[in-house]
Order: sequence, then C-alpha cells, then structure tokens
Amino acid sequence: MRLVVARCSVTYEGRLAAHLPEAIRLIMVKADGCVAIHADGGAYKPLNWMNAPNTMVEHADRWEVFNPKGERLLITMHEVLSDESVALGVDPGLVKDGVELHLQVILAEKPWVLEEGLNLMRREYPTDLGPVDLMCTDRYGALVAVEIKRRGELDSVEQLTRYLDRLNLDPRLRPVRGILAAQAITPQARLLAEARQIDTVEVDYDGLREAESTELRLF
Amino acid sequence: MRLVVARCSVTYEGRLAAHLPEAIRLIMVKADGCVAIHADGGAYKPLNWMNAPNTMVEHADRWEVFNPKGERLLITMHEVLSDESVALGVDPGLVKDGVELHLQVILAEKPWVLEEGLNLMRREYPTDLGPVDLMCTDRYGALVAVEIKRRGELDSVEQLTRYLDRLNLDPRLRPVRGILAAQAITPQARLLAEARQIDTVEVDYDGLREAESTELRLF
DNA sequence: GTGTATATCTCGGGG
DNA sequence: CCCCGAGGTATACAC
Repeated sequence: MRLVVARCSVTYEGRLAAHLPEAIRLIMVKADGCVAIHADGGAYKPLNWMNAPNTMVEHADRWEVFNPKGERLLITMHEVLSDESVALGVDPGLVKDGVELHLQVILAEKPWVLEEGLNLMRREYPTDLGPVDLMCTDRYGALVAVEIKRRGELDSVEQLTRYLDRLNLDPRLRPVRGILAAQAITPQARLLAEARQIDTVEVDYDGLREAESTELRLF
Repeated sequence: MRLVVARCSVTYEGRLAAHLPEAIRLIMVKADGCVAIHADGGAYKPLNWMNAPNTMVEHADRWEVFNPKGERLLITMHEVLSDESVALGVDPGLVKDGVELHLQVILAEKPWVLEEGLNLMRREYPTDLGPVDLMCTDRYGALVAVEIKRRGELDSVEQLTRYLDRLNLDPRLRPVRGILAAQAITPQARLLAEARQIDTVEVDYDGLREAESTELRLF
C-alpha cells in the first residue's frame, strides 16, 4: 500500500463528473491498483476514487487513472508532502455473524412462529426472478412464500410481490400467498403489503436466538 | 489524520458481530474521530470501521472505540509498525454534476421536453408512500406523475406504479397517468412500463444542460 | 427526528 | 459476463 499526502486537485469523469478544488489530502493506492482520495473527515468514504482494475500513469505533475469502462480520474499534484509505501500482505478476511441469513436459518427451523400450522417445504425456492427465502405450506396445504428481512420496507414488499406474481402464473402452484417477516416493518410497507393482501409479521430475532440456544442446552 | 500500520486483530459488535484475525493492516483515524481499518485491496471500503461520533480509549495493547448506539470496535495491537499524524485542514468539498437532482431541476423548468403541453404543478409531490418527482398537468388538464432517473430500470417502473396506484385511489385526482424519464431506459423497463400504460422518455441530459447554459449566456 | 430515495453505492453469489 | 439481492450500507433531502 502506498500513502501519499499531497496538495492536489482532482477531476473525475465517468458515471458522473466531479471536481475537487486544491487542498491537502491523503491518496491511498492499494496493492490491487485501486486509488482513493481521502479528506480528514466524512466517515470512511473517500472524496474520489477509482476501483481496480485500472491503469495508472504517473507524470511529474499529475496522475492519470483510467479504467476499461472509459472512466477517468485525474489528480493534479501541486505539492507532494510525503510518499510512503508499506507491505501489508494478504488479509485473512472478515468473519461475520448475525446477518439476514441467520434469521432465515432460524425461521426455516420454526416457520410456525410466523403463523400457526406453517410448514417448511423448501428454503431458497427458485423462481426465474430470484429465490424465495422460504416456501411453505399452511394448515390447509396451500402454498405460502415467505420473504425475510432484517427491516421490512417498501422494497421488500415489491420484491415479494414480484415473486408472487411469478409463482401465480404457474397453474400447478396457484394460489400462492405471501408473508413478509422482519424484525421491524415500517408503517408504509405494512400499508402497501395490506393493499396487496400480503401478511406482515414482526419477528423477535433475539428471543428466537435465545430460545434456540436454550434448546441446545437442553439436549 | 493519523495513520497507523500495525499487526492487529479486530472485533466489532453492534448491528452484527464481526471478527478479523491477526494480520498487518492500516488503521486510519480522521479528524472527526472516525476509525477505518484497511487491508491492501478491496476497493475503498475498509474491512471494519466506526463512524463519528464515537469515543476512543487507547490502551497499551488495544484500542477500544464506542459509539452512542452501543456499538463497539476493539482493536488488539500485536505490533505497531508505524504511527504518523498529518494535518490536512478542512476540505473544500466535492463538486458534482450529472446526478439525478440536476436532471430533475432541469426537467422541472422545461417539462414540455417530455411531452408537448406538459406543465409543472409541483416538484416532490407527496403521497403516503413517498414523493413523486414531478406532478404535472397535460395539454388536456389531466394529471401526469413523472419519475426521473439517471438509468430507468425495473425498480423505477415499480416505484412509479406504486405512486400511480396510490394517487388513483383519490377520486379528486383520478385519473393520473405516468411518465418515466431517464437518460437511458433498459428494454425490460420499457416493456414493463408499456404493459402498465406508462410512457417512457429518454432524455438528452447533455443537450438540455447545453441549452440551459446557452440561455444563461443570452440573458 | 423519521422516513424515503439515491449512490461513481460496494460486495458477493448464481446462472 | 451480467443480474440480483444484501449491506454495520452511507448520505441527502423532505416532511
């Protein structure tokens, strides 16, 4: 990784046009070639950047970075204050726990917490618009598509609606109804779901996880 | 801005739990207090981070970063290889051109480029599912909801459909039709829009901007 | 503050 | 390769 502190101005031309007036900034060049220009604030997002793969041409007074899509980043160097390189090696990577997948696994084991009599048929049931999180049958044997989210918002209802439209085109499946399950559901999403006859269920993730570990302790 | 290169391991506990095994990384601390841990690859996004506002406590062998939401970032320092600070000053900030807002402003001034006789009634017209970009009247006085995008894709059609459904529930407004305006519209979006009687218009942003600056020069 | 939409979103998975 | 969905999304903007 190369770290350059410089008084510079920057122009980006690509998906939009953007310009940075002259100021002192940190320019980070990673081993994969990606370039990021950081100010001393504004969360972790750089002011300007160019991801790999790209080509960098270093002139005396400016850097030009191109990528295959025709985007272009031009850094004009007015004064280089420092320029250091350090070898970091390959990173072993990030281990995560507690994302949507976890909630899906728990609900796949106990779909009846969403509705009495609900039974799992299959997880990640494929449609040609993407997979339904849980495909279940209800107490009467009818099909129910369940979409699981951490937060249920308008987009979630749209997504489930698309799946339902698709599934209900198939006479062997029809009728399929939907349930949106999330730890929290916005009133607007609830409104839209209701208008489309989609049920909404708020799920207590922490409670379920607790119950799960209690069962593990019992056996 | 402070730049520390260190062999470290990291734990985050907050909206999820995440862990980074021991490796050499760059730790960036900005003037606003935000902390970002970078590997030598993977675009501009850090492996782990904690945005401002937060509190950092620096112990001999570890850094603890907390934020008011109860999230926690723990950096265990196994070996500090370098630790430098540099003053960057306040950044004048990024100037952008070509995002959706600009297109919206231009089209609000000249809605008739979308359709002859179109007249602006109101920008950001509210519905209970979100705001319509432009609410217009057509040459016959009927209402037209315009959704503006840089790129018109399936989601854009869904979004406009949602608004139209909502607006057409109101007998004082009905009937309201829709126009999707974008610099480019995918064939799939065009197809879906057509199936829903929604008009699509591709807009020449550069041409409009050019026309706008010409007018400015004339007056 | 809440809620919605945008983003040069980034990133990863599946066809 | 593109498409789609998730994200500790972050960020801006309107109400």
